[in-house]
Amino acid sequence: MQSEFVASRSADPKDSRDSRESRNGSPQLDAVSLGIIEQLQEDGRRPYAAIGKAVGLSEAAVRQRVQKLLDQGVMQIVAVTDPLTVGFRRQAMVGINADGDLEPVADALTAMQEVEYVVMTAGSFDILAEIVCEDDDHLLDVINKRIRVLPGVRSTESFVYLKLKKQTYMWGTR
Amino acid sequence: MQSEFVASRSADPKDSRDSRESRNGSPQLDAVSLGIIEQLQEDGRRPYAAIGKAVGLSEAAVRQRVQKLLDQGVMQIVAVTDPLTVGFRRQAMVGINADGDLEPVADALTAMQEVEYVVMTAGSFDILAEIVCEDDDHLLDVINKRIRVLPGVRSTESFVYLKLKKQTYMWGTR
DNA sequence: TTTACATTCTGCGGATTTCGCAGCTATGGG
DNA sequence: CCCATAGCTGCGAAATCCGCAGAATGTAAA
Repeated sequence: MQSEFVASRSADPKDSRDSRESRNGSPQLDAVSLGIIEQLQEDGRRPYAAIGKAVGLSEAAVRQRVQKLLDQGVMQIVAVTDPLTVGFRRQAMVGINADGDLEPVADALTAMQEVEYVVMTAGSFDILAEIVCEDDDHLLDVINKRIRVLPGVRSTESFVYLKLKKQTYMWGTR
Repeated sequence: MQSEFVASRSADPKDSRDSRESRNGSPQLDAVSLGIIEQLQEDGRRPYAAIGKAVGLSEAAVRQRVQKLLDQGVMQIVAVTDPLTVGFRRQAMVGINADGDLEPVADALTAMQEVEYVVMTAGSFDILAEIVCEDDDHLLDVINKRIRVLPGVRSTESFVYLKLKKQTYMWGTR
């Protein structure tokens, strides 16, 4: 339950006077930290010394920066897998429309373990949620018995995945 | 350009007689490998010895299994970041409808660096693509000048992200 | 300018981890 | 039965990680 990770972190008051920050509360990253992230996006286990050589820093400095990036929640180093290989054969994106405040709906979705991804959007859906399930029955159950019954939910539309073509984790590498 | 990673790998003929395989060509994972993945989902840099202790294997055996999982493409160990923090302020999911064969369209999307995620779906969209951009201009440019002009593309519908609520990488941890 | 303080970097040992390899065991053909 | 393969263990050498002390650097107040 630890590697759950949300883009807009709530600005923690006690570190809000920390470093340079942009107006949304996110710490500003310099070119060196960006370089470190880039290295770790290629290989999450790359040794600190090798990273240091690439970005022009000592091993210890890289280590400190990486630790800080992890502590701040800017970056995570994790294993990512192919869901199909790990036994989840049905995935779907679900578009949701709801009445009133969307936060409770989004929070309820977030609490479901089958839901990998929740985002509030502008457009003809209020919320998009990605669901990873073991089989059709499981998927049907989640959509009909758990999502469509949430208070406020007016309608849903499902897009069952037929073939995943691309999935990268290369932000910042451009 | 290396940590791009596609769920349904094309069955490479030369390793198709490898190990146990399910009918979609994916190697079957036993409980021990699942346990290793789970450990690395919590912390991608966890030492092999610690993982071994958790799953009941020697350090060397864990190392061999991890290497194999990486080689097979079942798993990747990478840094994942919050796009907002790294300077990408506009994200959107784009639903696409197209005529004829969808593969060329999906391939063209896959080739774009702004596109993080491409999936072919059943439902009222043929393809869903997630786009990560620096600003509104950039986003507009990608959608209008690069996606909507692709041969075969009939229509698109965009869902601009307002707030990302959840994003996990915990497949297999349930 | 000077002083005080906080941040970040470097260098360096000691502890830990990784790495490569040889040997052992179990399984499945031929 | 014998051979080949896959997977595990143990172990020593090399590399890496880790904590810490001291040196730069930057900032803010006096």
